[in-house]
Amino acid sequence: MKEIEKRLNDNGVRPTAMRILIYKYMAEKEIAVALTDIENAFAKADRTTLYRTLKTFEEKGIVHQIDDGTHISKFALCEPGCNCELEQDLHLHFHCNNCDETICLTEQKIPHINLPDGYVAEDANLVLKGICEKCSGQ
Amino acid sequence: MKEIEKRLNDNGVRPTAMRILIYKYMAEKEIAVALTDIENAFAKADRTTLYRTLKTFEEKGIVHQIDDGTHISKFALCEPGCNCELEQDLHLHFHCNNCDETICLTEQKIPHINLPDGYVAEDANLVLKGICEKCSGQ
DNA sequence: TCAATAAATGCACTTCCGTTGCACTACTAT
DNA sequence: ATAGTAGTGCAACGGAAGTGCATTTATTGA
Ligand SMILES: [Mn+2]
Ligand SMILES: [Mn+2]
Ligand SMILES: [Zn+2]
Ligand SMILES: [Zn+2]
Repeated sequence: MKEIEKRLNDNGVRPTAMRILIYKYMAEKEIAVALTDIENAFAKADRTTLYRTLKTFEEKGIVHQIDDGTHISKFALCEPGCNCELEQDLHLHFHCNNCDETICLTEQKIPHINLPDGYVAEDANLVLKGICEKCSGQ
Repeated sequence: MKEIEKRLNDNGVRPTAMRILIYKYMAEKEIAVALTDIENAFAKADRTTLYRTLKTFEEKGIVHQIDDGTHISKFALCEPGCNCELEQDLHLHFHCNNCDETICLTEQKIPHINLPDGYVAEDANLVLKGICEKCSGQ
């Protein structure tokens, strides 16, 4: 797991045991996770620590936060080298109405939108809702 | 205010005094409103009534709910004759990072997105964040 | 090495929003 | 007028986000 330590170090985050575990947990999941998910996975860790770990990860560009319309913040690891703030790296997210999972579609970029005069866009969030691959396949 | 009564009746909502007032309040505002906003505007009405009024309005196609990424549900009146569920009527929303207001850009439709195989889209939510017309102008 | 310092973690508590159950009131229809 | 239905008010609950402070762990440098 030296890779994880390196990734954290490279982003200016000290690789504590807890942080490595959380990173590993998120890397193994292919879907976006909520704080509660992590809480359930690490029952003996305190919620505040997990909460602040996610905050730190987000500030340092290790994860990005996702608003999937459930009013529960989800988080997912950033692609290595991605700049989530830049328009070019803004990808869309898909929320399944059946299994309630949210997934990054990193290949699908958010198209550029022309706004009326006076509006200045700094960020964008595009979420499609429907039936995911897994649920439609069965 | 016979127009409001008619609009409510046409959508199968009985036009009570409270409902007419809420509709009027939302019509006068050009921005999306949260339940708390309405609560503050009608101090003597109960929160539950306002909550259920919004629910009813939403079910009957009078308002649509907006997830602007603040984790607070916003609501705005639907255009007369609009079908918010249909892809063609899905418009984008703009959230101002400065004044914290959210506005419907009903002219700006959400572009069609091609999804990977297996994904079936039923709904979409596109929110742009930045500086609104009002805030960039001054 | 050891003390001083800084960073990370844990615990307790708060606030805010959304939601529900139940009782009461106002309206509608027979 | 009466019964039935729809609307409203009151109280309480639960989940999630966030904060202050004490404690533990890691880092630094004398
Ligand atoms: Mn993503
Ligand atoms: Mn709208
Ligand atoms: Zn699914
Ligand atoms: Zn603004």
